Amino acid sequence: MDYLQQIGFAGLNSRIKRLSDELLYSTRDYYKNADLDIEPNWHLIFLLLEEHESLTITEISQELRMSHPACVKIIKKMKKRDYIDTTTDKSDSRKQLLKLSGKAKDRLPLFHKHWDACIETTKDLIKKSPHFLQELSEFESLVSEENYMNRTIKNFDEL
Amino acid sequence: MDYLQQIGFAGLNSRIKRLSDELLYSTRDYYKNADLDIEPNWHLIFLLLEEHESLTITEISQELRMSHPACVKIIKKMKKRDYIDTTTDKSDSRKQLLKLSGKAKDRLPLFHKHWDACIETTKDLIKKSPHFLQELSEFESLVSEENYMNRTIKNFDEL
DNA sequence: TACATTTGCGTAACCAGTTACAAATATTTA
DNA sequence: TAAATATTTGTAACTGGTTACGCAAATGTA
Repeated sequence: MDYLQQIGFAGLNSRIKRLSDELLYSTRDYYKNADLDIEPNWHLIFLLLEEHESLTITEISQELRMSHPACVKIIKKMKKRDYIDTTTDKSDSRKQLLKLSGKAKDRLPLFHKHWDACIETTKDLIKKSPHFLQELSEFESLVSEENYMNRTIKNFDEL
Repeated sequence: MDYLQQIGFAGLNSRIKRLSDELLYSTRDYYKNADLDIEPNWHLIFLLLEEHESLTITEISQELRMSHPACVKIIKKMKKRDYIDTTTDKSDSRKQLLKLSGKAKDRLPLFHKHWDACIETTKDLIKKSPHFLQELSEFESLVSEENYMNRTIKNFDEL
């Protein structure tokens, strides 16, 4: 029996962390196994750039609700592997316009086949959990309304 | 509208990661705000040592389903702050027996009050999600039966 | 008993996120 | 127009996880 499950509510955050890590590392192993030369999370940026033609770091970090330094790191790697080309915005020289490279466009059809397999896996995993997506959304929405810290401060004061 | 939610199954893993990070950082902020001198995850080890009197690194890492180097890091910090005392096992000198220090025992009642507030928060967050715990367990169980990578390899071959 | 294998734990190097700070450019305002 | 403020991007230092490796001690086996 799993200790984190045993302790009920006290273990929930750590279970979510553990699951998230497991999925991340396993996805990385999958890409390595399939010899894909990409990393987890890159697919989000590929998807955004397939939709948008060009985006800046700031726009991507807003879309993904992620800090901009995190995006900078990911983009830096993707550029190093020649999946992204950058040009400076003519009307605002601070902005770097990010676009898919030729190499990226060449490989995206293959990548999509693998991402489709990932989607199948995800579907399998929640096949018997018809409320999971809905209830996860509820969780996300509550946490973004008022963060965990502030909620807990209030709860502590009321105890 | 949140892009990760828009893209459906393709965004699920990243949503779990994002939520897990949000909870982790917010919990750390909570401890800092409450001036508690502890970090997230330590509570799992405190709970285990309240139940067990003494444990080794290996036992803890097995209980928490976490790599032993991760435990070593956490324990090292807890020792540095004098929450844990160690002695070498008399019958097996490789083993370090970990026990709660006097300081830990003194402060645990206060810590528990704060952890109770955390539990209240968690309860609030899933109050409207009656299937969440059950379906999370199902998810964990499926992933531990066969990992995400192997599932995806199979799915790719079948496509 | 001697050698091979396993176990416990520590370290190193890596990955992926965060906050805090800095520098350059744009924009707003006095 | 000049100065203050805001935005964009980048870097540094931190957290918290992983795998890979090494060493010492314990255990199994020939």
